[in-house]
Amino acid sequence: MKLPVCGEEQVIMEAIRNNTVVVICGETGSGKTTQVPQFLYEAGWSHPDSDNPGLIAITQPRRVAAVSMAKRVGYELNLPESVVSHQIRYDVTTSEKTRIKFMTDGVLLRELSQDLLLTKYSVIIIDEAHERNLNTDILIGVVSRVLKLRAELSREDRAKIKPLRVVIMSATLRVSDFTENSTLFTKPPPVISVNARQYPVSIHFNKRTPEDHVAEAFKKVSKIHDRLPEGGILIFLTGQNEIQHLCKLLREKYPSLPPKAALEERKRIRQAAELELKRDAAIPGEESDSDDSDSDLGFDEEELVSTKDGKWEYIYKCEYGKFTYTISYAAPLHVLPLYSSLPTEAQLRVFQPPPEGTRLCVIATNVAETSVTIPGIRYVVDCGKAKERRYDIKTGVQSFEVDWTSKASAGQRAGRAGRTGPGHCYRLYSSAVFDHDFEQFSTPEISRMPIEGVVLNMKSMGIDNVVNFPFPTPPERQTLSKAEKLLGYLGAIDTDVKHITPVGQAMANLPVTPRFAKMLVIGNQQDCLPFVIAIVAALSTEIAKARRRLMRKKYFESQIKHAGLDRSSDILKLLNVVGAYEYAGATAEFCEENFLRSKAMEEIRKLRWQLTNLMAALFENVDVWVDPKMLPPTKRQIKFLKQVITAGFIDSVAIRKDVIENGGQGGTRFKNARGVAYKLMWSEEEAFIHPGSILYSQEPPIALVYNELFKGATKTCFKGVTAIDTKWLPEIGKEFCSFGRPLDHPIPKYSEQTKDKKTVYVVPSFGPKGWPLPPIQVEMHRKGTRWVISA
DNA sequence: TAGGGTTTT
Repeated sequence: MKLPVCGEEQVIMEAIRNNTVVVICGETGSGKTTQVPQFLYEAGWSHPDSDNPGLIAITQPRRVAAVSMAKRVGYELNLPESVVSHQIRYDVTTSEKTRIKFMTDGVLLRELSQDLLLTKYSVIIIDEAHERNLNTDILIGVVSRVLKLRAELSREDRAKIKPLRVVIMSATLRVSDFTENSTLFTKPPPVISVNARQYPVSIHFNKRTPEDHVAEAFKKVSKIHDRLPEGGILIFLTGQNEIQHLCKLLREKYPSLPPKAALEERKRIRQAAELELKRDAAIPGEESDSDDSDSDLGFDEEELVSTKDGKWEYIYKCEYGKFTYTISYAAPLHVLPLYSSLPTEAQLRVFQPPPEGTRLCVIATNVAETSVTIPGIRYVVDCGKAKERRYDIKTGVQSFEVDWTSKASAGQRAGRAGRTGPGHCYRLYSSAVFDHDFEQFSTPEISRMPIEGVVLNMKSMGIDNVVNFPFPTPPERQTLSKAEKLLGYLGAIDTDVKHITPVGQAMANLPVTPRFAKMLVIGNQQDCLPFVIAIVAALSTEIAKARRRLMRKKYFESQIKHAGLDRSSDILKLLNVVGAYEYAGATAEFCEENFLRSKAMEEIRKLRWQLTNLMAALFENVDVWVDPKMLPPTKRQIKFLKQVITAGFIDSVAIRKDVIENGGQGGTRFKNARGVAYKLMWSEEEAFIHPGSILYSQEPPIALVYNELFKGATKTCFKGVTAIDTKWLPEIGKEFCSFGRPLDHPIPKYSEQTKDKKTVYVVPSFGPKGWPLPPIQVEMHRKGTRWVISA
């Protein structure tokens, strides 16, 4: 079957020739991702002798897609991967011969900071723009500017610089944010719609919206399985727990394998029927072309027509004809969970055909909506909800909340039933809920997430006035100013003119969030950089594994083991985990025993290499290498590491409530952190050390920094806690500190020779709430008629 | 002793 997009080749190519920007809309299955690059290639784009000799770039939001699409296109064009290449964070196949390059959008963004004109490329195709990921959005904004620049330069000297073309591809028609945004594209680009190779999917709404969508899904799946013909079932739920629960229910009701006796009976029935048909077919006396293989006998096609009361009716076609038979057994269901934190092997099982005589039933989160396409799905059961990470910009408090998805999302989910044939989608909510409570589209990522990384990146590209940047959807002003403030605290930008500093420029070269980049930049002291790199690599990766209830005790033991030398930081615990993993030979067994995701540990490993090489390349005085047998840090190094961590999280300090209420000194004695409240810098709420923290079972520290702040069902908890010494704050967190008048006691000391210097004690106060800290000693000097604290 | 969707440089 010809791909729908092929019918539009002329229209598409003409549009690209005549416009600098073209938008192509086509749902999954239209073939746009694989075909449009080929159209361009075959029309001579990227050919060294053509007028557009630059590479054809196609960006993808996900690594797997970049790799697999490159393979696919290479295969279709019959070209090696040195010509149709891919580049993702840790894997490049480009060469001098490369003509088509698939890459993640993050890679292209990185390249932009090296070469703002993208001189290597003649066309940039941005795929999956409808997902509205942060990187994709930024890329569209930057590229719209590059277009103008390239056009201007090319007008000056066409021989030297060719104009750039941009193709934005979207699976939905929500493109007005791109097309009707005059700051983005002055002239609205043409939109070409391509039909999808999609079979019809009938949508069935529930009459009523149930309270418990898992129970409802169980009922619906049972009905489908008991009564409807063959075809895989895909169920969308919101999270791991729900998925595991429904898996259990369904596996209990429909054991995974058909009884052996039933399988044998089916075989017997089919063989007997085939023999009979063969005999009938042979009667006319025609030479039956006696083909050599008996294996061709039947197994041609079999369709499950209906199942009722445990009786399965099949239509079976073989080369001699077709016949119908029924057989009765408890219908088996091949139930598989699917979510991203599942190990790769478990994820791959959904691509295997289910065991003979069973029906595939995949219970999935949102991964199955975009990242993973499961073959053979005919029925979709959609609970209509999704778990979403929320982020409170003002307070920095994160939470996970289950809410209705969008209409666009529900459409994507339904579409999963129509990939191999006509399908059905059962929505476990009423059409009234769909009409009234569902947003048209999901919120773009840029409106939901902190953007300090994006802002720093822009500043490093020379885009100083971020407010004027042509975002497809601009971030909230507050989000932007929060990002700029944080960059200021980290010393990455000048706090007055908001211009990038040399430190900021160095940070922008590091592919981690600005906090972590700051830690790397200041971490090159006392031979600590390898530790800081390992810490940053671990913090950048989701490391822990979901654990079952039964395993709690063992999990806790493994945590304590990993705390190693120092029990006052969850982050130093991570360092120990990384060290122990490498020491044990980086094996999957080690991960299994220690409740770690081996995928994540491998990622950390690669990231350590990348960061180590980058640090060595970026800084002249840095001499680091990856040492698998990294020795544990010394006591002095541990103290330094904690100070580095403090610097990275300087806006995330919390101090015990009882200590603040007691004027910064003393406070109550506690056995452990249970119920011990902390005050936060940016919120009136109180927060607590999470029971999963290594610090929970100890006397809670007076002050701490945290990696994340999470709002749970009952309390707001810190995640990734490091106990700190309040004495460090005036030094590391200067911008948050102010000092009171010098104390009379202890008595100030004046310098001997000149009387314009003195050493005094002052009470520092920290943060936006002016928390009192214990007195510290500072040096003051005379400036005119006033005494000021020396830097 | 609370609990966690999905990406990426």
